[in-house]
Amino acid sequence: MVEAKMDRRVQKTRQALQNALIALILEKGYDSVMVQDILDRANVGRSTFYAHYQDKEDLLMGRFESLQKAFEAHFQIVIADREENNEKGTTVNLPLFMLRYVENEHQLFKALLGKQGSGKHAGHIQQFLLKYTRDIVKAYAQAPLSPHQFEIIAQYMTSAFLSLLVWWVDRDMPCSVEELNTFMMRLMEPGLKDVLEVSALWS
Amino acid sequence: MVEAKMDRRVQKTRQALQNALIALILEKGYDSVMVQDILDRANVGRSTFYAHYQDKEDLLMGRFESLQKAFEAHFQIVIADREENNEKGTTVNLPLFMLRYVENEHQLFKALLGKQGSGKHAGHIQQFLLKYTRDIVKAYAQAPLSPHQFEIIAQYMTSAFLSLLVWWVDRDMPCSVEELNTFMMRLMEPGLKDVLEVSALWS
DNA sequence: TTCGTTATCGAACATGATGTTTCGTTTCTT
DNA sequence: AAGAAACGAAACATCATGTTCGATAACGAA
Repeated sequence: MVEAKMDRRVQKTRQALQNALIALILEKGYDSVMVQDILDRANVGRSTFYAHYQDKEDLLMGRFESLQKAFEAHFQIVIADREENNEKGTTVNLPLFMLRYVENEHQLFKALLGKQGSGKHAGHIQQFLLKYTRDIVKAYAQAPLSPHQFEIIAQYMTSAFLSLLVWWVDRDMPCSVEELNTFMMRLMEPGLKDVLEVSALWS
Repeated sequence: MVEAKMDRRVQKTRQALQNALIALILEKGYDSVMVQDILDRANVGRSTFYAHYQDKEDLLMGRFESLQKAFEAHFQIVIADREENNEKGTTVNLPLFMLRYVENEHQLFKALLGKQGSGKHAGHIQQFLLKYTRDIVKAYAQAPLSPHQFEIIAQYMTSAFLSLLVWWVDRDMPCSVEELNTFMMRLMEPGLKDVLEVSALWS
């Protein structure tokens, strides 16, 4: 831990600021949230804010970056699992895992990705996911794919999944994780199996 | 025509402003384009700009709104065609039509939807498309669908299509319209046919 | 071509949000 | 209890936005 010793105050301040920002985003939308709003809501002074963060974006992203680690770790498990049990399918259902994960932090993800979000952050997250989706396609594909086809598949998987996830979170999860996952798989699996020439995807 | 009599100057000014904005978006990204940049590029005075448009967004959207008409007209044709030749498939391939359309105006769409775009506009366009996708699902579906399933399908179709379109435009169309359309259909058609219980979608 | 009309320019101005600085005060740590 | 670190509040500089206004130039109709 780099930040082992930390004044109780800074953690309290950071927490208050992050919570205030997320709440305000959900209320009035990212673009409408002024720094002053965050300060008032969190009862934090102006100079204190800028002592901790560069700007609004820095504040929001700091919250998100800690979550990236968890995703990365799980991605690695899936990839390794696939490479060992080649073509036999995997024991880990990645989309389902991600849906559950998002459900736990739905407020944050709604603020980041939902209608009230900034669009810039949504794009950032999509790029983040895309990077790992490419690895998955690479690990799974049995068919020879042209560079274009490869990229199209990765783009398609990422954004189709992400858009349904956003729809789901933005409406405060109107159906169960399993229901969403099952239907999503019904939509996407046949085409992917055909194109990748695999028999199982996330059994 | 409402705008029959128009001073030559206004049309020239508007054209210059729109072109300047699109060029600048592609160069430095929507958020980085200041009003002053547009003014300098288009050789237009500050007061003149605000005499024509409320702000940057107004300028960009004005350019887009004229295109909406064309889409709407074509959507109606597809829907009507489907309702007449029920289940026999249609003579009009809507995705292909849209891809061709975008190809013609690729600069505008790249500025609106691409990496350099604003995200806000991309969301706006997605909502616009979603509205019509719902009608298509409604017209095509043979299977009984729960409200959630219906919405999921519409969301999925819209964003999967749109994201591939954005990928394609943002990279200056690295493959032909037909190639993209064919591969996209290979990915999406099987799942959609299954869920909607139809035998043909856009044959 | 002329004349009234209308668009444009440019400069000045008001506004509002951002980010910085300073200093006195509070609250941690030891 | 004492030194160190964080905090709040207010003042300040900066920058982009959007408005106002009078002078100039281009337009359309007669």
